[in-house]
Amino acid sequence: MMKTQISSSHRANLGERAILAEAHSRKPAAPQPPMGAVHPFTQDHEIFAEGASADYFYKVVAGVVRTCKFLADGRRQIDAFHIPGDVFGLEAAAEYRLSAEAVTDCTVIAFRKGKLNTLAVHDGNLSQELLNFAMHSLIRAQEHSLLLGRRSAVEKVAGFLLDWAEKSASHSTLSLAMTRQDIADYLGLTIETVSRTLSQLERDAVIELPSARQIRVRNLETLEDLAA
Amino acid sequence: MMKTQISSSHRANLGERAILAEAHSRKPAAPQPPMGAVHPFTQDHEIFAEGASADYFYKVVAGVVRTCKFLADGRRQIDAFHIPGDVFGLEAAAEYRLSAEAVTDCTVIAFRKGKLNTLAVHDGNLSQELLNFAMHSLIRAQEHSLLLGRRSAVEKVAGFLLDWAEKSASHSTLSLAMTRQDIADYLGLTIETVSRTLSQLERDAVIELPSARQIRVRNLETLEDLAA
DNA sequence: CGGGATTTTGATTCCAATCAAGTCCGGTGG
DNA sequence: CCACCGGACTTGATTGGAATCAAAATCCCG
Repeated sequence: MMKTQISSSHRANLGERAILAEAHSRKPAAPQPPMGAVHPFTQDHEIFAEGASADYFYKVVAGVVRTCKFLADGRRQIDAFHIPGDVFGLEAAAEYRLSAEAVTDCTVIAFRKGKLNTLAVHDGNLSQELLNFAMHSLIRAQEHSLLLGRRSAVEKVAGFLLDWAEKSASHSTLSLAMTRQDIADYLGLTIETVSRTLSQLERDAVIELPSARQIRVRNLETLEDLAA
Repeated sequence: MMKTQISSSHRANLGERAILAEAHSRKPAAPQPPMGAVHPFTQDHEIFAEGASADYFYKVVAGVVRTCKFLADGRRQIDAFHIPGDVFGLEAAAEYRLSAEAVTDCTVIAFRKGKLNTLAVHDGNLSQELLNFAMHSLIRAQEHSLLLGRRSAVEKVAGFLLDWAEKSASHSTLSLAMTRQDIADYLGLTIETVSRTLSQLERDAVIELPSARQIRVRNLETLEDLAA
């Protein structure tokens, strides 16, 4: 079902380091000790597995990561797509409750969790930062629930496109990092329904599909109406 | 669609007070300043509305609360049911993104959010506690997504029953606080489908329905299998 | 009891899943 | 360069499960 391409994980521990906030805010190098190491992952490579010991959490530097769960019967449920700046794998428990995989070739920073709990008590800012990440993950998860709860396929797909458009550099032309199967597993639909829905949206002149992974939004207003 | 029964809100501000953790942990009265006031709400009464200024967050003392969103076309999506001990309404933004309503008559403690941010920086334990609440909400939201993503009605209903059984005093006999409509809006199904599915489960001797709101789990293992 | 809301049950329709071919595209080797 | 291969995607035909429409039964509360 999922090509797993275990190509030599390239775990080039570059010795390169960064503090938690460094990757995307413009702060000058802070006085905190270095806490993270940069790791590259190739497409479809597993970053961590559900049930593994959750020793690290991660921040995306480049590329796209998916967190997901595999059901007994082989179905896969994608919880979220993470883009640069996003934090994932921050768990309350000792073990990951989801797997994480590279949707594209990507680079992430790994942060050791071990001393976080005790550390955070003494460092208000760090604690604050963690709370922020947790809150944003929460908002994301709630919005995902909302999307899944929507009953029709068009509403789900339109909602997904709008979400993704917001995250894209150009809001009108978006290039999808993920396959139709990824989208289907994220929306709780089948690959055929996703494809059909996109085709229908194109026929209705709401979007344009120059190639499978390139989508141009042609009528944003209609798309928003369809997302209900 | 929703009987709103605005019966005299009884906002008896008792002057009674408690710190954040007090309601359910057995700590001795802590030295922190009093931060919350107890508020009772009657069934179906609104606790806060989506879009309102998020000045407080809440902890359930007694009863059940639902947080939900109303869609343009009148559909309602329930995000979560909150039982005693649960925290809700803790938002990153200045405004609530969901409404909160009393499923049953209930009592909640309101905590002023205003100074939390600054306060938390100086109080590691408080900060830690908030992080924990956020993480638990996150887990809950992710599991809800999983439930919604599961495709069949039986899987959703079985999953819901198992969740609720865990929260109930007796794991085998659960009394539902919410209506079929609430369950349907939580699972992204219609009220008829929820009812039919429960009836079918009873016919299959998986559960027993002494009354509409009373459910006895007769075959836990089968129920778990059905939840896939 | 009585009456309204809630829940269940029944008949039918419709949307998305499934089953089944195709098409398109990027990469590889002849 | 082109033929071919395999994976990703699209499209078509059919089925199946949940929504919808409609009505009966039950519960609860005064």
